[in-house]
Amino acid sequence: MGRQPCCDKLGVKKGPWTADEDKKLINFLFIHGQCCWRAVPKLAGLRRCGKSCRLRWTNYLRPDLKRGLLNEAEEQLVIDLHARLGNRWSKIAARLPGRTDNEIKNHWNTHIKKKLIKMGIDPVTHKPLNKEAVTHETPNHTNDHLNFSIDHEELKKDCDHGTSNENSSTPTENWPIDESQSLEPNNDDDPLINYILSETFLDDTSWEFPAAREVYSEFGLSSSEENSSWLLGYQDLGHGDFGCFNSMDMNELDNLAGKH
DNA sequence: AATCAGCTCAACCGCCAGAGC
DNA sequence: AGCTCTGGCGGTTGAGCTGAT
Repeated sequence: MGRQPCCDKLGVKKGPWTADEDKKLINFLFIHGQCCWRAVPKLAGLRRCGKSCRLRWTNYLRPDLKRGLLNEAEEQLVIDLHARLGNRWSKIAARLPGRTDNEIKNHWNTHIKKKLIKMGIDPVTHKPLNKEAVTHETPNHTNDHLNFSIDHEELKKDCDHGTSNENSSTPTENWPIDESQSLEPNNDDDPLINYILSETFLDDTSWEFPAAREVYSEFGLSSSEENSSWLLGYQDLGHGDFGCFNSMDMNELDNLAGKH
């Protein structure tokens, strides 16, 4: 017996989301919180696959999302994390508040990958592509704007500890696939990296905006929603004035949306 | 102004793991 | 134990945008 498709393919809309669809989804999630995604499109009156709704929410509509390009610090962190975790974008994204796995994946593929290659660094292994490329293109790593702070050989050693296999043909084979190991704070000199890589970072709510926790918990959402990016997200829909959300009922929300 | 090439990123697809029955 | 369902993940695609010619 074959597996059922995640949704009825007939009558399911694809492609870019409209402002109206976004509004419906937001309204629904505000009222009911995140529940069974499969049921969301039906209940919210959307002709979309539940999966598509989840994706739209997590990658675009979620209030705690940052917008815009990754800054240098974030970019550096992504590189460091990628060296440890490989293409596990969701794990990497978990360490960058307000960023999605999709966003990081895209940024990696469009920006970082090219930068690394240009620098003579293999974006997969994080090792020099070849000695000549490095010496010709990046005679001094510290000169490039990314300002690598991590010795990749050191990183590899960190990640290899306990599982070393010197006969491995490719560097990645031994690389940190056991994240419980690799993500624990280690002997890195950089305390910031250590902190961000630690589990406690994710539990630390100090970067959140506590003002609206009660409001959002009421809707079953995470407490980090009160963020200017949320307004940006709504500005995308034409809802620039969203600061009054605390006291706004859904009719008012509809009115605001109607201005779009 | 028109065309083309390259780039960006939202969205889709297929697969997998875990939970529940 | 085995099956189904659901959520989540990573890879890929393609429409739209931008800059170069």
